[in-house]
Amino acid sequence: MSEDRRDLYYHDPFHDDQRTNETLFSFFGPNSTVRDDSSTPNHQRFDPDYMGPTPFFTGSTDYNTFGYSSSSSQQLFSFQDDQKPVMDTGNNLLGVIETTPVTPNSSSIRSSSTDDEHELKEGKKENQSKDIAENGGDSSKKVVKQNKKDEKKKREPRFAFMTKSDIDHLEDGYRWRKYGQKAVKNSPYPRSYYRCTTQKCTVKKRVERSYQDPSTVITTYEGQHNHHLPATLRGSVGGGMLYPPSMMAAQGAMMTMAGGSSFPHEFRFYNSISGGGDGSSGAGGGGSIYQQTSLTPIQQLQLPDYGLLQDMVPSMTFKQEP
DNA sequence: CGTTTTTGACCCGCGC
DNA sequence: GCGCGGGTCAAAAACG
Repeated sequence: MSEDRRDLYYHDPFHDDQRTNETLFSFFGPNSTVRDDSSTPNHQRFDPDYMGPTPFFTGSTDYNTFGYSSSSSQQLFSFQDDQKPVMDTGNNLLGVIETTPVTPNSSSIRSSSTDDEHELKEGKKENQSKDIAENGGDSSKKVVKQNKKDEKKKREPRFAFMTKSDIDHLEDGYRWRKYGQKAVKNSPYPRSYYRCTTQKCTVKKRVERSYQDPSTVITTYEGQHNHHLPATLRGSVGGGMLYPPSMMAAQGAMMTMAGGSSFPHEFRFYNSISGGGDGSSGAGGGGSIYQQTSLTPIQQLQLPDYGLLQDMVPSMTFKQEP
């Protein structure tokens, strides 16, 4: 409805309506850059060298924009500095990846490195509670605040991506439990909050539909899983599923931004096409059917580190900025 | 019956 | 200080 602030940081790269499953990433981190190899047929690739031609998000100041295109699909990538990218409050990298074969269209990868001066809002409660508990409550609100600030700075890494899909909840191999839902300002669509159901895992994710393009779902992950994919996931998690390389790319970037630490995640994204229309948070062992995206599948993988990722997705070349 | 979802209440930071 | 928006909690309901 209100168009007032529609393009603050949300110049959607999708609005040339490609009715496909696109995925737009957004995460923050150092200068993780993904690079293209140019000898790839179907895999998604990122090529910073491709930049110039497609100034997609030129509106925002902090974008390092670079375009990308491949024979059958394109993606958009972006690292953002301390501005809010999509709906995320963090500083993220943003990218779009089509998850179905589409006509070569104009697409680009934009990127901008980030810093996290601007903290995110979430987790405050938990942090605060902890702080209070640790500090004995009222005794030192200032201290608490200070700690909070500190903690804020340590905000969990996040990344978001957008997917053109009718399905809200993308299956990623992990089990999530919904713990909240809120209406989003300026958007008729609510935002859902999920938490990884694995014990001791603090990863969260938010899912919402773009108000600009209802066909686009925005998913934001926060934190890093400290465990492997639940083996109980229907759909044979360990069975060698295939992943959209684009997701791998996101992971790669995440790893990079996470300070080079290894990322034990295995990222698998599927479109859940359960009868209900959502497959719903994958919990409970429901009987959803998953359909992997149409991205060129790659072998099952773990993403322990940067290098391996490259191995896994040879079609992508990752370049790490100094 | 255990787990997940729903949903109103609550908390917190921020801008005015 | 107040209101708003965003994020989380937690009890109840729903689900398998």
